[in-house]
Amino acid sequence: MSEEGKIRNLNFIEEIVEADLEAGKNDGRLLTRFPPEPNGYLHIGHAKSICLNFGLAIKYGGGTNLRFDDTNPVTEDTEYVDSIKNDVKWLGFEWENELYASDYFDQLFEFAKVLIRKGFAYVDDSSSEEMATLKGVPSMPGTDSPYRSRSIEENMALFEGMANGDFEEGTRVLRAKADMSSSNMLMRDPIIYRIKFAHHHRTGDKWCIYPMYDFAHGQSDSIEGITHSICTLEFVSHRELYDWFIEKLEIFPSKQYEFARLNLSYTITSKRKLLQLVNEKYVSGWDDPRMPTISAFRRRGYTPKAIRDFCDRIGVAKRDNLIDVSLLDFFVREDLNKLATRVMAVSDPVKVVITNFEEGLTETCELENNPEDPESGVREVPFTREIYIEKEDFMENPPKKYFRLAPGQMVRLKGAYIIQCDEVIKNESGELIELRCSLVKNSKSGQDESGLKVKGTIHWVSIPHAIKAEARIYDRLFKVEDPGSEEGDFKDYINENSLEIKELYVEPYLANATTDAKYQFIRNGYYVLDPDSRDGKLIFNKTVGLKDSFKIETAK
RNA sequence: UGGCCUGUGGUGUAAUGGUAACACAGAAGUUUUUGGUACUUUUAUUCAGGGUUCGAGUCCUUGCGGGCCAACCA
Repeated sequence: MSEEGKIRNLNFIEEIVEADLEAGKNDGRLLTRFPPEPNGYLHIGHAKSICLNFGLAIKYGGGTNLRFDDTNPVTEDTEYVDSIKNDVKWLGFEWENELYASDYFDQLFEFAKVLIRKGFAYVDDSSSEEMATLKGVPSMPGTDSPYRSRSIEENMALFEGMANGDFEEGTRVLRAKADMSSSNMLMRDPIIYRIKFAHHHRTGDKWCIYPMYDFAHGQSDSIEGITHSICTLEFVSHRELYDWFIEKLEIFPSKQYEFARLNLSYTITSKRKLLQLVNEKYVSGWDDPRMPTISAFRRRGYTPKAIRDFCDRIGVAKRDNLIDVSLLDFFVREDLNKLATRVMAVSDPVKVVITNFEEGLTETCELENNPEDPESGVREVPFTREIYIEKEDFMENPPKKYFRLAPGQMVRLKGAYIIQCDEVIKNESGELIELRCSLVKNSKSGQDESGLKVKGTIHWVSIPHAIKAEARIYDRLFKVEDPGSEEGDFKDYINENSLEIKELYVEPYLANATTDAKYQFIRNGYYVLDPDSRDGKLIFNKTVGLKDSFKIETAK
């Protein structure tokens, strides 16, 4: 947008940032962070957060750290770290620093001891059940743990013991001594360290105690000097604790702000549930093109720009939302329309014989690679006596506004001739097996002197030149709009017809298809070569269909 | 029903006391060698009541609806 006329269209976080910058807070510094836990692949919901955090830094001249929130070794893995880095880069963002909460384990351990020394933390020997009971319910104050009044010396000794591996898992925890009567359950002496004899993907077996989220996240933010720590709405009630630790520790005051997470219709964005789909083989993996993960979108042919534009458009606010997937489709089509090479592929073929075209002859037609891109040039497509067209491009008894082929009716073969259907050949059981057509002699594209105007243009491939390929066509993974909030198991709502495999006849140009090229199969949709393709076997993923405003008056 | 967050077309987001707008989706049309693209037109909106004000989507108040919080997950 060139006109700075009305600048006021900011989301609420941008307003906060601008106000802070204007007030000279943090010496005019802006530092955000994207803090994934490496326990799964990034999905479209993360994309929103990535675009927000990195986008803010780009817009206001700050930076963004990529920080892995790896405080729970039992669920985390380097496989996820690698995929996350790859996905963030692919989306087009560069981080300031690659960091890990586990980098701060020593510092966090010291912070915990500071709290103990100040009388703000204690070791509790209660079981988790006992602690839950004492915490009580939000409507009534909780009860102090019997261990709450241990001496600083005893707490220190016990905590060191925990770190030394003197105690069994689950026998003791370190808790903050906050406010057992708070209406915010998180303030009722939250656990800050627990014992876990687990191997950590980065620190190995150095530790057998690990900090909880609330005692790692805010402190990491503070250590890094994060100015705006942006997270989703579920963390609103954590903010009080976030501020409490920073205050008690007297460290750099990062501030937390919360926005509403993205919900997409007909999809699920819960790492736990996505992991289930992977583990229980409902999909082929995290990058199965039906998944809402970044890696799946990439494999399916979505572009980073489409995803970024989508995230820009959906905005940032605080109310719960359920975004229509068709909005994502729109941005995918919008970008692909500019990029995709137009090619011809027939998926449900019917043979057409051009009776007045010489047998054995191959003629060359020139077709535009992309009418939206003048630079894209043309390519040669072979034309012969026998071609395939799409079965649905012929109707024996067409309704009024059917512009395709029908007995006695003419169509343009894209980039080639106008043909007329002379004869319909069927087998004994009455099935259509062949159409015999004649071409209009001087009607070839580019040198058309026929003077004829036909309403319809259809795609085709020369049978002797056609390459057989596989098309993988995807439908939404779930049958209901909001599978996450439906009764019962979300897996009951899985669409069992979300993958359809079709045979395809494609023009010879596609023999050299590559996985990063985008194609439009004319009049059908956008496709991309799948990495499963092998020499001699082309596999195409359907990214998204073309908009189709044609509807047969099925009433007939 | 303890606390916190939140209610604007079908969906999402804007309007920062002064004409409720933008995008998608829907409908209709023009152009077109993709029934694509582009372009044009069009349908449809402030949760409810009360109050403040010349004027309220916006401020106050009372309801009502939705969401979150009682993991040794993040």
